[in-house]
Amino acid sequence: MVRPDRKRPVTSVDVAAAAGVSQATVARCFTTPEVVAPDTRLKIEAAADRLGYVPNAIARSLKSQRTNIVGAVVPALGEYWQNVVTYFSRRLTARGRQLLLFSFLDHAEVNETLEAVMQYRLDGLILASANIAEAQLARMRQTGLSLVAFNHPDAAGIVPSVTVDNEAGASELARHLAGLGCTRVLYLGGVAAASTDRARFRGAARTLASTGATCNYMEAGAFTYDAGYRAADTVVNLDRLPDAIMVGSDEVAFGMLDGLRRRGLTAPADVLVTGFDGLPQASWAGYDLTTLVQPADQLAEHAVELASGDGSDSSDAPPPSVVVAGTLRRGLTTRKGDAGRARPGSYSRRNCGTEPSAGR
Amino acid sequence: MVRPDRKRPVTSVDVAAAAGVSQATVARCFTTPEVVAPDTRLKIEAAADRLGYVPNAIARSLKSQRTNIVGAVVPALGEYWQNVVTYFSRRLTARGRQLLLFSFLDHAEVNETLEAVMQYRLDGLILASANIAEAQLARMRQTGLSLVAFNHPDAAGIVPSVTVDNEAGASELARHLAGLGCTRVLYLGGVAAASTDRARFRGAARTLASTGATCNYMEAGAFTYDAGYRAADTVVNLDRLPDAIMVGSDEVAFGMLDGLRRRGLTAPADVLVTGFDGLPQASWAGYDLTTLVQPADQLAEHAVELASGDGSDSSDAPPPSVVVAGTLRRGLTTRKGDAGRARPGSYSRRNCGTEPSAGR
DNA sequence: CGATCCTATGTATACGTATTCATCGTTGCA
DNA sequence: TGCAACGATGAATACGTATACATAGGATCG
Repeated sequence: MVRPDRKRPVTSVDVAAAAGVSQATVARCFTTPEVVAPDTRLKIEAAADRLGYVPNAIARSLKSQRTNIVGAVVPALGEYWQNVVTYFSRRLTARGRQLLLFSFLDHAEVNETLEAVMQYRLDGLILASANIAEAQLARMRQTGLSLVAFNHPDAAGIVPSVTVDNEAGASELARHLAGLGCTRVLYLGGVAAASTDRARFRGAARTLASTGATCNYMEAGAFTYDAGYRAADTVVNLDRLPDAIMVGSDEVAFGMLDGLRRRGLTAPADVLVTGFDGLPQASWAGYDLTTLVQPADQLAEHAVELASGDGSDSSDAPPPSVVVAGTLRRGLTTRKGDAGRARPGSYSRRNCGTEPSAGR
Repeated sequence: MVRPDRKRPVTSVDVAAAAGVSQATVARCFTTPEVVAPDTRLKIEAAADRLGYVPNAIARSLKSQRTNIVGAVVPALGEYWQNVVTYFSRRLTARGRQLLLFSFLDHAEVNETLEAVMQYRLDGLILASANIAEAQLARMRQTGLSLVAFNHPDAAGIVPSVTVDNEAGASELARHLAGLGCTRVLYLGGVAAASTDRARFRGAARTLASTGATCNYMEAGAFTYDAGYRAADTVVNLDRLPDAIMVGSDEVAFGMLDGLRRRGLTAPADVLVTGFDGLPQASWAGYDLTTLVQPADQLAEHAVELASGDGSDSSDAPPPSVVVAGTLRRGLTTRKGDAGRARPGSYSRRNCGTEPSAGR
């Protein structure tokens, strides 16, 4: 390798000098190769290779006003979000974009850090479950940034939005339960204030009501395993156990299943249990949960497409609002037939001879 | 708000004009506020506020040759890595840095995408479990980039490295098992070629040998739940069951536990089981796994510190190699006392009256 | 009271690239 | 052969900021 002085990084000017052409031609060679003559192109590529030239994306961004970077603001905790982030990353690199990630614990951090993020002139920004002040939203859009709200139905209409069809999904789960003869259902939400939670409950309650079943609401307090685990105690102490518990998220459902088990109850023998999200762990044999699988790859793809700002930015059109349908996963936790197989008094799992579906 | 023409973003020049000062003073006001007179500062801040000025980090980076961005290259799959990413993110924003994330499925993608990432002139780059060609490593360091290998012991000595003490951790688990009277132990690794896997087996084998116990090696084939689940079949078909199974990672261990359970075996009654990593799910009541908890926050903090390149870059010193000790988590899966409580033939989980430790 | 130092600010330039405009040689066609 | 059109390249400039240097006051001290 040639020693590029080790201090001064090699620039397009250096390459130009080495190849005996002008800097402009070198630049063209890396952005629009088709307009430069084949032999000059070879000379330039050879020189660039020899010097170890790497184009400077910072300078390019400054000139072209496009960074090719898309940001994502995502809750730090929760299996669901950790899962989604990797989809974002993969989709973006497939499009030649980079992902600038910011995960937050507390909503208060968001507005603060958003200021710092804005300095980087991102092409797009995906806001996942983040409550941003509307004033700030407006300011951000003025900069030409492509905002996308991800699984945050509240924002639909204000900002382009991508979300799973929560209401229809919950409705499908409810229909599934109704078909199994459930008439008394308990809906265990995570946080009642969350718009996704409300939409899911709405879908469940509406559908169950149409079948004559009841659907009470209960709040776990958080979208976490522990919240579900604790909620199980409350459920067990009810006057009468419901036929089924619809849990608002898989992670909470896992806690519920384990909490019930600790009290000697098991699904589906004593009560049916469903989740929502379709986490990889739902397919694990230890839970084998009936749930609504979010098509995470499709959701991410749509979000990334909107955030990449490739589309015509005719700012008069109403913000597009993509809603994708999920798919039902039938797991052991609602398999009525198996309830008989388990011997009463022995809530053993060894009897469930089901293979886990390949955990992705 | 003033209408900034909606097309031309407002720059420091605009603010300077509005405040009646020069552009240089505006710049100083945002980088070294202490050198500008208090009253001029107020004037500038007022003008900036009024115009909605946001400093342009791209231009700043071009001039100052520092982007304040740190990259991370991380495997896309696996609960462990998804967990680690959020720690990176949080630590970096705490230091005023941004995280550019790239998650890969296949090692082949890495070298390809790394070229694109290099164009962004990152301040540092954290390589997690990524096999990079040494030639490329050398080229990258020449650019002044602060490289850090994360949990990739192979790289220690070549590149600054941060890793948990795999050997000592496995040794501690082994001591724990030996103390419980185990003499025939099976070590179930993920991928034998992985350096972390080898280090863990080494620690386990060494310590067990010193107590007179045997320690055979077996390979699951991948660091996944399914691999562990399938390996359980092989284990069950052994001539004689080992006293304990040391699994090389928590995720594989979860699969093993569920796989054993399907065959009517349970931990700790029939065989003891340990994991490695300390995932949040290890604390879930459904598994309650004995494992070695990696101090993810400390590891991330060290990696971030090295990657931020704050330290003196006297390139002659040997690359620092940080090794952090993990801590043992004693779970139900090695609680010998409970083995008696479970009625033989009924591998029920309802009897484990343990509270899950708060899942963080 | 003049020389000196310090503080606050203005002027000018560089960071590395993309792109517009001009230039020059070549080809095609009449 | 002459002129237009074209293809390839060079020269020049702008993107928005940080900073070295210069400068103008004011304070300090002898």
